[in-house]
Amino acid sequence: MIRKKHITPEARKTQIMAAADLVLIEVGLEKFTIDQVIHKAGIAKGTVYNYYKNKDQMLSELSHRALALLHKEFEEDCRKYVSSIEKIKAICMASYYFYKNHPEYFELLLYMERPEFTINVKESMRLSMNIQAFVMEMVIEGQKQGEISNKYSPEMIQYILWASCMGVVQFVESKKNMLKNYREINVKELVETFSVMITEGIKA
Amino acid sequence: MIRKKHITPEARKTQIMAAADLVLIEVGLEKFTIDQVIHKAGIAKGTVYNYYKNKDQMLSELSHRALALLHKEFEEDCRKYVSSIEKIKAICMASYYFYKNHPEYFELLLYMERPEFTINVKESMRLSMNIQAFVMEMVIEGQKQGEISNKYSPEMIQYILWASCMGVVQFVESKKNMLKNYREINVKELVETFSVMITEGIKA
Amino acid sequence: MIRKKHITPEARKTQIMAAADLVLIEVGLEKFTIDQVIHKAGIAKGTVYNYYKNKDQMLSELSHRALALLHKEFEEDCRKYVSSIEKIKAICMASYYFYKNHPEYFELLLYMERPEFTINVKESMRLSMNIQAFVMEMVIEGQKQGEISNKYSPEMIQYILWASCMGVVQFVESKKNMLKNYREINVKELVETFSVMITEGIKA
Amino acid sequence: MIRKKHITPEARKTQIMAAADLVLIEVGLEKFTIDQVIHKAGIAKGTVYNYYKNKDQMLSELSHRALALLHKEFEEDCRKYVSSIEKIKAICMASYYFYKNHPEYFELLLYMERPEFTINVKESMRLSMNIQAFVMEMVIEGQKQGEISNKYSPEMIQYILWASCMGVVQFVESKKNMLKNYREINVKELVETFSVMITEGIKA
DNA sequence: TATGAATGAGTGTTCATTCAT
DNA sequence: AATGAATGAACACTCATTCAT
Repeated sequence: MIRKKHITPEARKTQIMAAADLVLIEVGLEKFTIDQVIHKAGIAKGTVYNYYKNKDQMLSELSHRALALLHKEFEEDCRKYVSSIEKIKAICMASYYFYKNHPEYFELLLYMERPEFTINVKESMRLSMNIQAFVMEMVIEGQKQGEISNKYSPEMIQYILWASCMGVVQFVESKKNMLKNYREINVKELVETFSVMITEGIKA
Repeated sequence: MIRKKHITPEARKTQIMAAADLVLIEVGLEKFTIDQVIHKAGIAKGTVYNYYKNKDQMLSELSHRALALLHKEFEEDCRKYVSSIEKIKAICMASYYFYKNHPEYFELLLYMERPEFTINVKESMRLSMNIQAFVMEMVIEGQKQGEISNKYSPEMIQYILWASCMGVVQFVESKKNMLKNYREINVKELVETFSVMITEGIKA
Repeated sequence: MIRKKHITPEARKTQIMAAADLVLIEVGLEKFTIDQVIHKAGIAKGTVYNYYKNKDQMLSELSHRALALLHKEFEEDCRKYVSSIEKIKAICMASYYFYKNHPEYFELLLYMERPEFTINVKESMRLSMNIQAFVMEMVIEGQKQGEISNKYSPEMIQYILWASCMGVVQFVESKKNMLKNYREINVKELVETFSVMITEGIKA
Repeated sequence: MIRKKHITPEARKTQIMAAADLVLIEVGLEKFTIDQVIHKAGIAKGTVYNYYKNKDQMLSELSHRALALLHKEFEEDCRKYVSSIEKIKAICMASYYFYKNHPEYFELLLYMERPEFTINVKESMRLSMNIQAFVMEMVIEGQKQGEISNKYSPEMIQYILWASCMGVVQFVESKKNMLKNYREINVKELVETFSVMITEGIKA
């Protein structure tokens, strides 16, 4: 038995998270196992349970990475535009690319919503709120500048935007295989058209 | 060994489907097991395999029920309106109620899209196409009558409508628990607002 | 339910045997199932159990066909030669071809030797004895004509001949795959050489 | 849950092998199950799978024991003789005793030849080759000393010897029950006679 | 703290056999 | 006699979790 050097708990958690991340990306949530994580991290099974109560606890913390990444990509893509309407379209497209590049993170976020998922979601909520706050500010700015209609509350708008973007992207992506077979629809074009429609709907 | 009465194969399949339905509702797709189905139906394990080749085959047939039901509800709700725009709003709301009442069906439809899911999806595709054809006719009618903009193809519109409705509803619903905790948003109102926005976006 | 015409028990058994034979040939003993037999015969499951106590009973009767066929092939091949020694070589080769053409019959005969195989083997024994009697007569004839040594009893010779032919053929055949990989040995040539050796060993 | 003491992996594997051995002896290959092995070893199911990838892997390793044991017995019995012919007869008898004492090992070796058996057979081949090399050296020695005919290649001879010994022994043994009932033949005597015949056939 | 062997409930699937019709 | 739906004991294999070392 080769006993690993003691490292700080923080470093150990980071190490485990990194391994878990790789496993999730490589095999997806369905086939995500602790065994694969410890193999990837090069640590023992028991060690994982010194840092995470159970598998779900681990997945919960993993989801924070997903939310943080989404937020980051939203911000980066919005920075390229001045007009609020254009920024909102950018968010729609960013959602599309995010799901396309990290489908497993979507799975993870959905999994965590299940009622039997008992892990507390405080941190997840905080991160979600950050994203929502980011979009909401954008909407408020748009309303101030007269680009976006005042007839809906900014909160309502931001929520619909986020939800519909995420939703349509996920739904479209999941139907991609089926689509291929009987209708030639370009998925990217579809999401773009969606972003035009939804922004038309909220224009002042 | 207490031997069950012979009932017609149709009745037995219905019985099994009903049990599977209940199990899906109660525990979700992730924890859906044959054992739970037979326990619920009060039949032997082998009996299930006399009617379904395997678990996936069973889930596949269950999904047909879901699609058929969705179609039926779309039609019933649209019949109440004359204007195409109103009919489209009705579809958004119908999607919302459907997901609210049968959240497990959404999971199921998603699960069946997975590449690992090898069961023949012909019937699923047929049913999906029926729904799409139904919505597309509505859009074409709306364009003829000048209610809906001609700048998008009817096919694109119907697809976006379907996808965004399904998508937003699913996403909203899945976030409901989280929403409850930090923002008082009425989900129904949210979907209604979404339906207004999206129809504003396609108006002529 | 389409009720089959009643036919004579003999005809029904013949029908079942023919189907069982086909199944054994097509899928081998390992995957031989009652389901496949009734599918092939176009009859109901219960019907089989009206004629055979259980699966083993059915296989037992099936083995009689195998023994009869082997006997027939021995006789046909020996008829081509006059010399006893040549006839014995012919039997060795016939054993080889029989196993090559009907490996599943060998499996069956072996399976029936297992201690847990409880079916009575009277008929099998009768058929085996017929084959042995056939070979023994050949040996006696050879001894009379001075071709075969008198120092072994005809019974012993015939038994060794039968056993070693069957045995070597089976063993050689089973090792064929492994042989292919590391030594280029022609199986037919090997059996021929064996037949030469063993007949050399019993020559007068 | 009573947790077993940690023992060395080697000891655990030995323990499992011993249990598997017993099970194979008691019930034969056909009815050999993991459940019986764990019951015999008094360990949990999962433990087996910590040491063997699957059932076939386990059987494969078990077969290595069989081949090693056979080799050992060949060597021990040959050491008692000087003449090559006598050594070859010793091998025939050793094969007989081996099968008599370990009939299940024969089944096992045959099972592993099946095309369905996908486990890597490198080690089995290595062990088989060791045995063949051992016999071949004996034949070459006999040819050098003029005891064994030069008209057959040593390779052919060794292969026929091995195959016919194994084959006849297996066939004879499997027919033993049947023999008992209708002909009083002493099996050991039969194998001895076979060994005389086959060596007569290869004498110079 | 780190280890990793041990655990065992569970999962989908098979198929010989039974027996109500 | 014929049917075929129903049965359930087996079976191989998985993997999150535990705990002695």
